[in-house]
Amino acid sequence: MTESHQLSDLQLDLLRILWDRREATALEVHAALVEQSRELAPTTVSTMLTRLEKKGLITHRVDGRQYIFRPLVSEPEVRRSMLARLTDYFFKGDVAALVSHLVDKHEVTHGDVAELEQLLARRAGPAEEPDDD
Amino acid sequence: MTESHQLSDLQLDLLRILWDRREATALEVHAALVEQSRELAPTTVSTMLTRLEKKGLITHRVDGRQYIFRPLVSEPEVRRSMLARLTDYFFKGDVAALVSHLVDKHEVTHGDVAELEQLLARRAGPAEEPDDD
DNA sequence: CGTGTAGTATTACAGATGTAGTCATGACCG
DNA sequence: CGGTCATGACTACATCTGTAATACTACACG
Repeated sequence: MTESHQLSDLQLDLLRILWDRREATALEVHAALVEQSRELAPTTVSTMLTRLEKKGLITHRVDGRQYIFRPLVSEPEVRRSMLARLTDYFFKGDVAALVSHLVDKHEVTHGDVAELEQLLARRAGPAEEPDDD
Repeated sequence: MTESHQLSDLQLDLLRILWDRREATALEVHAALVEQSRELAPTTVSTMLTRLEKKGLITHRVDGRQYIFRPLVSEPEVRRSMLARLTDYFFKGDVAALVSHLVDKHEVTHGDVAELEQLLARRAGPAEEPDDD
């Protein structure tokens, strides 16, 4: 596994909706998009869902007239592989460098820093054994 | 600024080569790609460079017969915007959550953790003021 | 001065993506 | 029982990407 998962924004939006509700019909997905002020024709959503399915990222079951779509990839899985791409690419897999970048360049608040310190403290000893999602 | 910068692998590869050497001819870029065992026809590289230029990511000056390409975007800039996309997307901008994810799920070594702690210690006080690249 | 060659520009094409209209079909209402 | 509506399937089309062949142009050398 751990495929490449190079996904576009729209594809991620669709997936996210499915992740949020675990499953949904095309129309429900469309409605959710509209709520996010992402105005698309319902048919467009159907098309995208079909394509996502062809790519093996989601699947569906039939319920009467409707197709109920369900993700086949988990959010952590996608998140991870997308992040891995970037870390590999920009930081040669060096997570510390990545975080360093974030801390230096992004809006890392005091709260973030505190949180991170706690996090690291908890994690100080172990690590090394990446337990897969 | 801070455009979207949703770049493909090949595009990033090309950019990286230009970042590394600050400027290069199409053939030099091609040679560099070949070294990375990324076998592409020289014309393909030219095409991609032209397209990158059309998108405003690089430019070129003429030197005799040759075009010498030069990036118009910096690596940190691209890195940042690509990372921002992911953090926004998967962590709603919550950097701590991102790092948490990394620590939990990736191969974060003891060395990394130590490094991060130092980093955070140095950064403990200030932050809040993201100094742009 | 003409021609070969180097190197860029143009053109091509398949696949993915974003977008959406139209078609087909089954369901439900009257 | 027939028509309208809901819903997915099919088709369409522009743009981008990856890939590359071919065309064009201009300098260099003979």
